[in-house]
Amino acid sequence: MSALFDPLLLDHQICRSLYSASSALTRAYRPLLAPLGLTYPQYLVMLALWERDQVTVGDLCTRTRLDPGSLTPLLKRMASKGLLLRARAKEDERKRVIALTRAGLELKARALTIPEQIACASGLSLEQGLQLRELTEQLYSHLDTA
Amino acid sequence: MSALFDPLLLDHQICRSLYSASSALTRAYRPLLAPLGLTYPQYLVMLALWERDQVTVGDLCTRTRLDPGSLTPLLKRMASKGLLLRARAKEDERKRVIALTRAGLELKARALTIPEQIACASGLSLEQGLQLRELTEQLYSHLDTA
DNA sequence: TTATTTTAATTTGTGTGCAATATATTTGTT
DNA sequence: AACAAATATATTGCACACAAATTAAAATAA
Repeated sequence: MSALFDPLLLDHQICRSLYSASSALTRAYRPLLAPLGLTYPQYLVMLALWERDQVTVGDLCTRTRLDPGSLTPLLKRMASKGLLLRARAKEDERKRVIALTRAGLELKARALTIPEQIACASGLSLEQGLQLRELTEQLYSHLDTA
Repeated sequence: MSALFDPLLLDHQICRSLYSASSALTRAYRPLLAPLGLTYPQYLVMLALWERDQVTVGDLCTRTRLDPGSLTPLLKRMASKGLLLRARAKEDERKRVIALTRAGLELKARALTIPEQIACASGLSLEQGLQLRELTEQLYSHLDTA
């Protein structure tokens, strides 16, 4: 079989490109998030909570696209750092209500410059960034609904 | 600040799109790889070895883009499954030479149809796939060299 | 009301990811 | 040759990813 069309050739795999790019981007966030005491998935949770808090674990799963099994211990760690509170919902004791503390809220100010720093470090033009977002959104939604 | 330009808005984050798309793609591989007894990173290693084996751990790191700290235990698991051997290099005792076993070699035949199945499940056109690969390659190489 | 099913979150176990540290071997220096 | 730097892996510790099993509460059915 010609190497040009070998379906198993590593250099042809979108998966490796996507996987390594995603890992590299997470790695790029690390030094920016470390001063805030956040990991990258924790940053996603904070982004969600800065938009809207007093929400359930399930809502955070949906909006961050993180796994419930990962989210529970992650939220516990963030609560122990004093960033948020995990209370039971009064109207439905199965649910938890996640609420930011003052410290969690105030952390937002220190995160404001991160997106621009990442955009710069990415080396992508604005147009390329939008294109990449559209393609990955399409891929995600197609795989997620199937 | 207008929500349209809020840099911290989740829906504007390329990182979340990339992260969730990459996770979803890995998840899509899982049911295809499970019958072969492989995880996704292990599959990347097998792709590399099917192309060229009798190589060092460092070579596998480079080609799969996986971390050396992840690769060592991963290779041990694959060796214990009988897919490969981890011998010391005679000319340089620091290095290990990773070689496929017959079973590892023969597994390739059962993996041949995976790329097409993934391509189909992705919902991306050929052109979109190429575009996505180019963008993620650019992102990876830019972040990796910096 | 009691029993069944569904839902929300948690727990468990295995496999990573990765920074930091350690170990052993080789190469380069004095 | 003895010693210092560099190299190739391996180890450690913590954080995640995720399928599967579990728990507890709420909704629904009998």
